Amino acid sequence: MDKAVVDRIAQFEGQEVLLQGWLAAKRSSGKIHFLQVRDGTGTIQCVLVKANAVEDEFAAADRCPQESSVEVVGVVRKDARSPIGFEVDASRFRVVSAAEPYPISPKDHGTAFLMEHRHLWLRSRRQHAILRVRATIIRAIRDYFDNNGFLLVDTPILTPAACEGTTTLFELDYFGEKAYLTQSGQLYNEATAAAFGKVYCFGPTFRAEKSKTRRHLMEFWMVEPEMAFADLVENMRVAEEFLAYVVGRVLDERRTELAVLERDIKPLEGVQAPFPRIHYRDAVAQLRTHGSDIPDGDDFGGDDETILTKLYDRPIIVHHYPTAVKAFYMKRDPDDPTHCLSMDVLAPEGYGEVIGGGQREESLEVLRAAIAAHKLPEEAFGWYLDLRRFGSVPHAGFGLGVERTVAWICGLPHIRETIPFPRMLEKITP
RNA sequence: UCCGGCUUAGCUCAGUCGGUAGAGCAGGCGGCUGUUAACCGCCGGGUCGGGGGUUCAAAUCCCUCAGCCGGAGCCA
Repeated sequence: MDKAVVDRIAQFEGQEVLLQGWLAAKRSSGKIHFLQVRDGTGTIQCVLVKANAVEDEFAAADRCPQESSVEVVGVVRKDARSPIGFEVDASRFRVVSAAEPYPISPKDHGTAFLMEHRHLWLRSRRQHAILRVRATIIRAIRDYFDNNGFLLVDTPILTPAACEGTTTLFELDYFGEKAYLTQSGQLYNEATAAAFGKVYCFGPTFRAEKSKTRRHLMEFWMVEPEMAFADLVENMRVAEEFLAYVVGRVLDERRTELAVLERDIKPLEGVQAPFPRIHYRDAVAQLRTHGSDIPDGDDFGGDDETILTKLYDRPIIVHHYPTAVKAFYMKRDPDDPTHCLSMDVLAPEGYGEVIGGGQREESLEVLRAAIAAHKLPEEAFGWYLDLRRFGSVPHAGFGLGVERTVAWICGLPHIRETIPFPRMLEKITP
């Protein structure tokens, strides 16, 4: 007898199969049990009729608590009444392990309760949909770079110093020396780009910011491409092509999941390159005509991003941010050093910044001055400055936050559901 | 870190003017051969977040601490 899986149930039509999973829910009419069995790939209704069942097994099914692990033997049958088009006419039923009373019922629960039971919450339909979309986004990210001449060259997670010195780091003891969890692969990417031309790194990053918002995690995944012989314009071109590709892949492969999430896909279908490109100064001017009181030379607040993105039907690229609000390695605009060759991609519908990047400073002298101006210790950047001594070239890159991208594409109100076990401000359990 | 709000049964919540605790769901028992958050009947279930205060009397008013939720700043 074959083992069947729910997401490929059609190929088992008419066959007797073994189904292994968990009892997600059940209903009964006395002599007929309707058992909703979730096997990880999906949920299917197994119909156990008393007249056709082993007596003990029918009684066991009646008593079986929610989320018990079970095995069902039965014949796969097409059924128009089923949401997935198929049911199993069960003949055998076995409880592998009976569950204790399950805390997550089919009814309403509050956020705090669900977060405390995140390890169980992951079993629910909505979480399945989100994490499947996440998996597709990650696969699409890898496919885009792998298929466009980028080499995956991963950067370290344990680092000796701040990449940017602008945000708080998680500090740890490295055999008696201070080390930090990485906040970006950026600086190492510049080294690998000088070795391989076009590279990307992809992994978790850590920021010990005391940020408590719907858009922040302490631990999040970031993909960061870096390109030698590339300028700001090329960087923007790659960013928009890349992002449009990722959204397109989700639309191609995850319609069912987006429907579960009740995501309006119209705005996603509009995510086509090119994206509107707006100089920072023009963005500020637009904001002011729409009620923002943003001062000159300031970075955007969350409200500003929302106001700005709602003026467009697709993601927008804001470029040439003020030099003062960006990291030391950003190349200054040769025509206006108060602004730099940076760019952010802001997602529509109020989701805001999902990509940040820019062209890097390639001049040794300018970079050393920038390190000094940011009051960073030059000795910590010795190897990084070497990159400007041995064949420096114009180069550019960006970073995309995976969880923000998942939240946007899924249409979620909060980033906490976009990763299996979110690390939030002062919350690390489960 | 700052500003709001919340905390009552396993869960989601109600609880009037301060007078000693309620519903739905979940759980248990019984019924039902097509249920889709099934339905019907019965039952068990409470340190009202902790501590302190006011009062004859506090879930209710006051103080304080904690936890959580939302927002700001910072950022992807």
